[in-house]
Amino acid sequence: MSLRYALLALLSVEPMTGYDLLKQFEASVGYVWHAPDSQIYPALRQMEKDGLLEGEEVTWGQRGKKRRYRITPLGLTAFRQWMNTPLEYSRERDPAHLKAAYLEWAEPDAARAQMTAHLEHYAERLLQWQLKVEEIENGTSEMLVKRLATLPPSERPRATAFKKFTYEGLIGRAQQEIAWARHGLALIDELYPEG
Amino acid sequence: MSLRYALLALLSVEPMTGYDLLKQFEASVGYVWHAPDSQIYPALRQMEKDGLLEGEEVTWGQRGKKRRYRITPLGLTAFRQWMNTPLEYSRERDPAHLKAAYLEWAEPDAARAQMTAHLEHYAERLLQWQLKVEEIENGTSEMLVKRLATLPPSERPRATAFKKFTYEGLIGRAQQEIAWARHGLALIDELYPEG
DNA sequence: AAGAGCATGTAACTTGTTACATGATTAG
DNA sequence: CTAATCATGTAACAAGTTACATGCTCTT
Repeated sequence: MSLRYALLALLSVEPMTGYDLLKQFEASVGYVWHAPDSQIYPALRQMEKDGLLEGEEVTWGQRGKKRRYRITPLGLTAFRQWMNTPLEYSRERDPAHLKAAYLEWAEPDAARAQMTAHLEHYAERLLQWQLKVEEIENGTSEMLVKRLATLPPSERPRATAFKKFTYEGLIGRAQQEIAWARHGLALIDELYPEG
Repeated sequence: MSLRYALLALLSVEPMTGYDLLKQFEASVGYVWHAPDSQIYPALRQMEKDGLLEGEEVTWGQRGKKRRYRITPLGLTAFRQWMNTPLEYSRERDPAHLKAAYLEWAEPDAARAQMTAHLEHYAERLLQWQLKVEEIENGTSEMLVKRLATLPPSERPRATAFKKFTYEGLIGRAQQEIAWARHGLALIDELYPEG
């Protein structure tokens, strides 16, 4: 159910259409919580039914139209309530580590490829997340600038600090995963001296 | 679909019943990949239908019976093939970091509670995973001992090394998450000097 | 006029969660 | 005999994925 809260978070800044939200997911929130269009559009309609959002038809060009959603007071309350409730942590479900545990079943080259894929995956994420931190520091993050504008000056440092804190955590994770994959590659070389 | 492969991995060591597998999930694999009974039993039947497993009715006491599953050559092939194919990484979907990004919406105490929950969650995992590494080092891990017995002596160090490597990766992750949560707590104290 | 981008969905399917349900065996 | 454990499921639901499907607008 986090999708709903990700949407509420974005809509707490300003009203948006499904497409706007989709773009936000691709460009920013998606680095923390990914969602495809086929999930976003139905979620918005359901949230409107539940009274968390208010949709408004907007004409667009000659014949086109789009639906712009605005967060309702009920939606704001729901979001605040979620924010004030500690998360329930679900159990581990990690395919990369599951595979790692049985890596002796793989061909040495396949084992290397697996570790390389892990490394590259997190190296990409690392770059993206580092970019996000830079944007936050430089004030070039569009969503953050808009969000700050909705806040009294005294509260702005907090919003900025928590965003940065979030991405720093992800950066730390990426670095840890990269180090682990490197360790894995070294281990494979050690265990298969020839191949 | 990782569940199937987790089950194949366990059944590659020895035939087991659904209940045995459930216990294994609770006691060991579950620290990497969790699955409840309601998912395991249907998966086993489906895998038998697909020819990956062979079920055998075993009498148990006077009237009781149970079904013991054995991996088939097809199942072994499928498992090896999965092991030789690099994983596809799915996008991020991390509720803890999603919440962290909007932590200014929470009451200071709720924000602290959130970070504390994160810290405690990973502290628990850390202990479990450290225990697993100790078991591996001491040779007191039942499943690993059985697995090693199925391997020629020359291949045993690999199986051991990869198991240890896996848990070490998880330990590193837990330590990273704990450090992040501590950083978060310090940040909250800094941002809310009174509360 | 064409192509990139804006806009919104449906359908079928897979995976995972939660709750409900039942009954036998074995150790104390 | 009673409780813990062994044993196996079903049903309803929630969440997420993939593929399909359509049509308008705006810039060049």
